[in-house]
Amino acid sequence: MARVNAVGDSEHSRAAAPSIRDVARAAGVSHMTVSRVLNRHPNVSEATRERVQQAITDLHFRPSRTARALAHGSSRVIGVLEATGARFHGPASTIVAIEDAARTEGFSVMIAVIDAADAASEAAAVEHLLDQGAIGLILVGPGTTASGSIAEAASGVPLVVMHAAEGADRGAADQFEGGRRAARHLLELGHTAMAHIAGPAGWLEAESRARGFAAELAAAGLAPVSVAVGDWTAESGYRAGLELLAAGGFTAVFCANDQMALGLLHAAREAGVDVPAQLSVIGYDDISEAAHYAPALTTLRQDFPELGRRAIAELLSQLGGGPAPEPMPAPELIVRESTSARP
Amino acid sequence: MARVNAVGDSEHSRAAAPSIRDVARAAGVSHMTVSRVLNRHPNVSEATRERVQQAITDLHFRPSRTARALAHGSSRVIGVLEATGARFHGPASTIVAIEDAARTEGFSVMIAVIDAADAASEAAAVEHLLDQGAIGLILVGPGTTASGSIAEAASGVPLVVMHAAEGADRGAADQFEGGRRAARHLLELGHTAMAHIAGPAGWLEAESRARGFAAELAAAGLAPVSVAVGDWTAESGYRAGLELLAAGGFTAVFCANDQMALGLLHAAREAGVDVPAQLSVIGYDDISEAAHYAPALTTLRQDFPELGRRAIAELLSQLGGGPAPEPMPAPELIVRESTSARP
DNA sequence: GGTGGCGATGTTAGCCCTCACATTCTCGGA
DNA sequence: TCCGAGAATGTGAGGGCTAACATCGCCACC
Repeated sequence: MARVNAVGDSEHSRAAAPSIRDVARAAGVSHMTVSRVLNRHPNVSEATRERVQQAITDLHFRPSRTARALAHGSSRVIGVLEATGARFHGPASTIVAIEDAARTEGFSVMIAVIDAADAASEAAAVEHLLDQGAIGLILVGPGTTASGSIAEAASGVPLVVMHAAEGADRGAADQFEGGRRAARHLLELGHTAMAHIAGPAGWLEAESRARGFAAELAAAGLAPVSVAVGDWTAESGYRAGLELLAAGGFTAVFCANDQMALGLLHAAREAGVDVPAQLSVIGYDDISEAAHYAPALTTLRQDFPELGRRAIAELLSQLGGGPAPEPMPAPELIVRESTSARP
Repeated sequence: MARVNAVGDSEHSRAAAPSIRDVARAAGVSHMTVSRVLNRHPNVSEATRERVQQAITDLHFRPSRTARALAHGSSRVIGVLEATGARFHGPASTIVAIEDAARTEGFSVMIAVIDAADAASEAAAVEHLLDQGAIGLILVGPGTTASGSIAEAASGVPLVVMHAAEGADRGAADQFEGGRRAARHLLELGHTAMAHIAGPAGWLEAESRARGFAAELAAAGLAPVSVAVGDWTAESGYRAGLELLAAGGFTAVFCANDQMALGLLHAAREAGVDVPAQLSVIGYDDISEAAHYAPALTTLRQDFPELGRRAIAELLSQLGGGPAPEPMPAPELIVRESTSARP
């Protein structure tokens, strides 16, 4: 960390920023004409426009978004609620994509971190964002609780909940289908006894994945042998794995994300269980590290950046500014080394 | 992704938000008295204060930050420049900590993503943030280039560059010392021939780590056998590892982050090189997965949340609002299974 | 030559706050 | 009893911008 600019480090000794009126004076027109040039109003003569542009350049004029927002009544700020879990790769890249797409559309992104376990923290974050004049919110994180405190706190403002859909709702990733595909893959490999390490309660995607998995098994007349609950971290996967392995009785495990799968791999190694010879493991997300785990992880790929883009599209559509996004394609199965035919 | 609130979903049919004057009218005072209550001005009688508070509650009044910013001339918005690399765990958790600390201090955080390789993108992001009225910027990402386009674009505004310090500058993580410690550990294990997988050019921390590593070796009369350059991803570590291993001539490798170390582990496995028996590997960051790699990774721990907190402290101090933060403790060596005595 | 119409430009009034400067009220001391 | 200090409250003027309406030319047309 280093200080780079001192305050008032500027070229000129920080004169008050020029306003639209300064520009007007310099260009010899009224401030309104300047405003028109700024907003590309058609009825401005070419000569005038150029003169104003020149003055703008000369004075290093930069219109104040604040004033504009005040006059205009709307801020073009989008609030992103970032669950602490968002520090994981997937959500983090989603946010990157959201910002990118938002800026392209002329919006700004303000973030607020929420502790997904704490309704008060959620409400406070929403309040904070709304205080800033956010015109819409995107929640990256647990979706179940969103129907509760967040949606309530955000009443009156469009709210898009990501990672939380089911049945291909408006361009969302279909987590349910992802769970089914995991099961199908394992089924096709001949497994009949499978365990599941689920994501934490409260996360809609955790629940959808688990239900999709169970549904596909049910269709084959089966059910998960046992289900452990983790908190998305490798550590929790490791612990859940140790427990599961101690009990035994299955030949394959579906983990609700790649990190937990990594933890399970670790637990298996420690328990002397060979993956995939004795145990098949399948993850979810296809984070970029998954291909380098030992063994390389079979998983379901989610396109996080695309998810981010669609979140913005969805929000803009709600705001009345564009078409609703297409449904997302279902997560894609990436087969690597961690799954094999039933021993 | 799901739409949760429709526009105008609110309880009351979205009447224009009440203003300070509406509150004033309801409380039977002047708008200025309301303002004073809002700003905790001492000279307001208890009775009046309560009356106003009541009106505020009744009307669901929420002061407009926009108007306040305009009148006040300053926005309390902090801009965070997020390099695309920030989608990795470390930087992502730093940002989470930044937001948390900022909000506690009454600031808001606006983000803009930069493509670290592209000066134009950097300048655009800075412009964007400045347009929003950001009063200070924090750069999470490559620091070398910051002295260039970013610092230039941000002239006149305090800029804190994170992850970029050396010699314990103002509460920064000392990356140079981290590199030295990695070398020292390997040296103590008896290694004399070591390679390095560095982070990409342009990232100050990549350079600092590499130089710290080389400096410590130099003090022992040694030099790195070979240096490969990655881009922080596991994939790049894997490729660099393959190359390095093909050439050979070393018994230990220092990787500039944990992901690249994971890639190297993968490459070693493929090449039939046993870690740590034949090759010691040390990473950097201690991301939460590192303990679960195969083998568990020896690494240098960085306290990312603390880094985020100090970034805010540093910025506020530059803004004139607080004491400069203490220097960060040096990264801590975490010894796990991936390093052992020289074969 | 008068006039309607339209393009180019200007004027005024806010948006919702805060600041600087009144004004009013209250109370203690000479 | 009256004055002044200081607390409590109010008034007016912006801050930088946009929206709505007003004005001014100018040209075409009869």
